[in-house]
Amino acid sequence: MKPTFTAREQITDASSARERILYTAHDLFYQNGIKSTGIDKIISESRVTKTTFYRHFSSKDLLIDTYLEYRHEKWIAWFNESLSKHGSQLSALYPTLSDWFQSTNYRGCAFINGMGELNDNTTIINPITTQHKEAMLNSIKNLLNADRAATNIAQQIAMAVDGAIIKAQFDQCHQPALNILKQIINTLAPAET
Amino acid sequence: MKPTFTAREQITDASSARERILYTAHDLFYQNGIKSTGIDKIISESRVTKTTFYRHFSSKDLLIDTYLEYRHEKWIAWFNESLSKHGSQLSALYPTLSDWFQSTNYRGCAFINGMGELNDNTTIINPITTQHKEAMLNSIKNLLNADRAATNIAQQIAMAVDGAIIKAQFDQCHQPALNILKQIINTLAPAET
DNA sequence: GACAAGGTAGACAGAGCTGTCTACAAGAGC
DNA sequence: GCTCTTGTAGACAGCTCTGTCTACCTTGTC
Repeated sequence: MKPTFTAREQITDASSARERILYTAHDLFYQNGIKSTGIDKIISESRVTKTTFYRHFSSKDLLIDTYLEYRHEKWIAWFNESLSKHGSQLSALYPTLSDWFQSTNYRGCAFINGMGELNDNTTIINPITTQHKEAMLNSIKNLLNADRAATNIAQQIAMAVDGAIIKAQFDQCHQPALNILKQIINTLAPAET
Repeated sequence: MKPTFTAREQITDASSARERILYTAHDLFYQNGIKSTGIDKIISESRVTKTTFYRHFSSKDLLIDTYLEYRHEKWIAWFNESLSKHGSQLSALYPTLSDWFQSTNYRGCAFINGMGELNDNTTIINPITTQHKEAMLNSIKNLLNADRAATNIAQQIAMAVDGAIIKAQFDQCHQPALNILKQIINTLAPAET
């Protein structure tokens, strides 16, 4: 299952203006950065007028927040679904992350990237990043046998996964990051793999 | 040793205009993001005129590149010095990272953040990030006993360190990231700690 | 049939951005 | 003594950005 992380693929003739705006913003924000993406570009690429845009999103900050919430839900849903499809064992992490790292225009974690460029209090970037990483940790925890150490091991694995997300991003190549991650997890949780 | 990651502390009356510009840009770029920091703010805060600024840096992109190179050299020099002061063993990582994570206005890795917001070919962000992470890996490798597995283990530890850098950033707290990192490293390299 | 919701079309304001320009001054090195 | 470097001071051009405004249209619902 190749993940479709380009939201614009979902746009059809029946899509509302609000959907076209949000999906277009998602792709542009993720791909080029939030600060680098102007409202005018989103407006023209989503084929709405300025009036329509501001009717749905009263400010760019509101659009950013909506984008982050949408991205969070979409990503976690895909992550859980993919882990489940691959057997809901720890080993399901590798094909899942491999698919993501190889997806078109992969550019790392939207929330890590967002935290890097936004350092003001105008958006929800910090709370939603915490929420996102907690959800990811929880998904990983569910792959482990529930014993007293599971939370601890899951935290370690989640931290290593974040390292791998970053490495796949600057390597622009999925294989080294995945290989090193496998070695880490094989050592941290040898019984589970 | 508290690291002084605010470059402006170095500015004295004897500092040249170029130094004042670079150190001011360093602090503002790291703290508020590169895109969010305008030339005018750097100019006014470094107490030079626009003419002087453009005499030294013919464009903002050139200043960004200079900032990234300066940051890379400064950070790696500090990292190696701190590891050495703490005994050049793997355990030297913890006090070193602890100092960094607790430093004033800690906001993660300047290169990870930069990659998140810059996705164009106008700067050296991608090559210098690779270079930076290779240098960090090399410093970590030097802490290990040189046997055939050292490179491999060092890669795993470096990936976990990147995860910890990110976690300390969004937790806005150094302790959980450090504790989990310790657990990972204790498992990956039990003989060395 | 009235009305609300959602849409088109585009001018405009006001701010911020990068980068250029002219004119002048002080000190160091050849 | 002349020239080069480094600096001050600030106006200005030209662009992009977010957000507002007026005027008009279509469609579904009560």
